[in-house]
Order: sequence, then C-alpha cells, then structure tokens
Amino acid sequence: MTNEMIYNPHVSVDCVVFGFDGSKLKVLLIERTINEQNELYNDKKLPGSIILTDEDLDDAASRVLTELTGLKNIYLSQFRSFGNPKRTDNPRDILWLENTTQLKIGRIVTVAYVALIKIDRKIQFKSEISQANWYDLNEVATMNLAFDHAEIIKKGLEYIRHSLDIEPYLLFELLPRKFTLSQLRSLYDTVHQTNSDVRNFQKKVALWAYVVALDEMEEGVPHRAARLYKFKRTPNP
Amino acid sequence: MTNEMIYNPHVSVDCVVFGFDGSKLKVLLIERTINEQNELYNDKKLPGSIILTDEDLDDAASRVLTELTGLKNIYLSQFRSFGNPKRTDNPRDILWLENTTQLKIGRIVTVAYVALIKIDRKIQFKSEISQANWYDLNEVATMNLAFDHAEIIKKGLEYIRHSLDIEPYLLFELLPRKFTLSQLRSLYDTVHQTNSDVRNFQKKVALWAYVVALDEMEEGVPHRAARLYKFKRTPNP
DNA sequence: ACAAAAGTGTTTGGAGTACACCCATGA
DNA sequence: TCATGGGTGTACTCCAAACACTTTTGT
Repeated sequence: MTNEMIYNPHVSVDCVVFGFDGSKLKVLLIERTINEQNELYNDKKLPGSIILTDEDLDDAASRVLTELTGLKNIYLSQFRSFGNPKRTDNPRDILWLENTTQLKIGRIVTVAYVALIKIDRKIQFKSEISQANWYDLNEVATMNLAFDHAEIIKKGLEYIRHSLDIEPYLLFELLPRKFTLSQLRSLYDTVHQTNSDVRNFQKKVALWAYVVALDEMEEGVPHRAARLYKFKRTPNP
Repeated sequence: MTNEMIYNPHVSVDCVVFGFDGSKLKVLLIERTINEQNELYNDKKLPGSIILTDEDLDDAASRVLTELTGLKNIYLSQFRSFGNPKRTDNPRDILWLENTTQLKIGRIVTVAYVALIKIDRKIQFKSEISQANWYDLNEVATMNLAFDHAEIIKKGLEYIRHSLDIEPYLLFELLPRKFTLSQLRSLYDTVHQTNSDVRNFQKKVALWAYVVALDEMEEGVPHRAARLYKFKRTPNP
C-alpha cells in the first residue's frame, strides 16, 4: 500500500490559530527544516497538511492541528480556499513536501481554517512531528513563511475581525475563564483596532447578557484590584 | 495528451448565481441528462466543473460559468468549500461525471462561488454545452439536485444575506438600472426576510448616498407612477 | 367613482460618544 | 505619599421604529 492510497495530494488544510496573551495577538506557527543539498534551512509555516482520501475537510483540519501541535478540541472555522497554481511553485516548498509525504506533488489547493484560543491554558505543544510556537503578528509580517502562508494569515485576520463584529461572544475564546474588564477591553481594542473609552466600554459590556460579574477580585496586582468576570453561554447569544 | 493533463479531477468550482425578478429571488441551474442503461434521466445542477491543472480558482469559476451559461463578466465571490467525501458517492453523479469528463473520478472537493445579477438585462443563456434557467428558491427546496448542490445553495444564500447586511450597495447588482423604491424595498425585504415600513424605508434610503433620484417616472402602470432612481457608485461606499 | 399603489412627518426610546474625577492597593 | 490602574454619571446626538392619511393615475 502506497501513501497515495491514504493521502490525497491535491488538497490540503491549513490552520490559522490566533491566541491572545493579554496584550498582543499571536499566531501559532511550526518550525520547518529543509535539507537542501545537505544545507539545513529553517523557517516557519502554518500547521497544515494534505488530507486523507476519505476524510472530510473539517475532520482533516482538526486532525492535522492535533498531530502537529498537540492541541485538541479546538473549534476551527473554514474561512477560505487558496488555489493559485503558483502557490506551490517554490522549489524549496516542493522539496519539503515530497520529502515529508513521500509523494509526487503537483499543484495543491488548500482549505484554510481559523481558531481562537486562550494562551492562558497551560498549552503543551506536544508533538513528535513538529515544534509549535506563538509569534507576534507584527513579527510575522516580516518573517519568511512557507508557501502563501503570509497571505493566508492576513485573510484569516480579516475574517476574525469580521466575525467578532457579528458575534462578539467569540472574544471569550481568547480570554482566561475569569477575566477583568481591562483585559476584555484591551482584547476588544486589539482586534477592532480601536481605543475605547473606559466608561462607555463598561456600559456596553453591561448590556451583554453573556458577561457576568463574579464576587471575586484580582489578586497580587500592584494597584487597586479589579473585579473578575466570567463568560456565560446564553440560549441565544 | 490525455484529459488528465488538462483537467485536475480532484477539485471543482460551483457557481451559485442569484437573480431577482422584481418579486422573488431565483437561482440559476443547468439541465443535466444522464444516460443510465439507456434510460434518460433528467435533473438540475449548479453551473460548475472541475478545474484546469494550471488555473486559479477564481478564473476557473468565471470560465465555467461562461462556458455553461454564456454569462460574461460576472462578479463572483468565493464563499466556501465543500469536501465531504460522501458528496461524490451517488453512482448517478459519478456516472455523469465520468461520461462528461472521460476521466476516472474519485473524490472531489468543490470551491463554491456566489454572484448576484439583474434578471432584467436581456440574458441570453447561450451555451452549446448546456441549458440554463432561473428557478424559484422555494421550488428549488423541493427539487432533486445533483451532488450536494442543495446544501451549497443554502449556504450561498446565508452568505449573501450576510454580505448584504455589511455592504448594502450589493443589492443594486440585482436591480435594473432604473428602479422604483418599491422594487428596492421588495428586494431588501426578500433578502432580509423583513417587512419594512414604507416611510422608514424611504428615510433610510435617503441617507444612502449611492441611491440618486431621477427626473423620470415609471410609465404604463395602472396606478400612480413612481419616481425612478438609479445607483451611483461612490468613492467609498 | 373606485381600485391600486405612491408619497409624506412626527414622536419616542435605545445606543453610541464625549468628557473628568475619586478610589483602592502595593511599593 | 505616590504611582498605578479601577471604577463611576451626565448630556448630547443619531438612528430605528411605530404610526395614518392624502395623492395620482388608469380603468
């Protein structure tokens, strides 16, 4: 049985996983090492891979993310496909693909997914296959990424900005279970590229049924402790 | 040279083209005839086809739409990909595909596009390959369509509802060049599933810089003639 | 004259925005 | 006591929604 019977080398999935560390938005990238005429070349890429022949796209995205980063049960949303025939033109990318898959690779159409996750949960990037790390979005803009992954990240970011406008409760995927209104506001302003007024923001949030105040305060901060809040899923958010 | 060198039989594009006839939203479908053991079987499908090996997805969508319906210069937006392995499981669909493409067909991932067009422009569905017609959306819900095309249409409709919320000027893709406010309101209410108040609607439209009143009236209607309006593209709509 | 659709204003409530000061805490 | 961020209220503007009658035209 050859790899060709298991893998479909014409379609791939890529996952753009965004995280928030309290002040900045980050993307999850994995290390890639290419053996080019015995010179090792290192760069970064999105977690992604070709799909299995009998696998749905959503399933492929979850599987690949788990295999490459160890992350499980992440809510991934398909946002766009990329099929420029030139996207697999770089010889370095082809070399790497053929080495990793042991398949003859031609043109690949990729289906891209986004996810939002809390950086706070003790993430163990456990994978035997690859090494995953968070990178600052600004930093990523200046990095050399594999394939058209820079473009995919850009479109993914547009997509989540957009989704968060429509479904603001998605923000809570990015926050710790208990959070302060400053954290929420800082995140809100980061993704919306705004600078909200503190009072107006508190009023706005007071109208969101899915944000509930707790009887708990922050601890160990070098200033007045802030009230903690939690996110509560509501019947129709 | 085999077809396999020209066509990529693993990825297709499908176009969901919506039109508005003044009162109802319609979808463009093409006829399909399948020769099943010398019994001819007829049904409908979306205009769509597998892509060429060296073709970008957007280009494939335009090309396929033109080839199958004669429509040119239609603005198509990619909205989602469909890759359930079972979507190409129906033997009738496979038979049809292999007959039309002369290729061995396995699993196909399709990238779906939507477009909005005016039914008023004298559309000549000129194609040597297929016959295209408008179908009422309600009607479509009860029809048997090829592959997962019913699902694709449903998602396409959700997508345009959504887009029209954000970019209301897209509505004008669906209207004749000169239109009355009743027509605009009827269309608006159709896509939003609302029932707007006439006066409030006129006020709302008065604020849209891209709708301008003409010095012309409707003619030949059996009641008071309505003023005509046109759509004017603005620098930043 | 009547049927059919066009056109027109006012009021009310909710949401967003602008704006400045005192409070609690740890160092 | 000071530095740091937390927390609070009011006034204004804009937009959305509710609501009913008169006008024009063809038959």
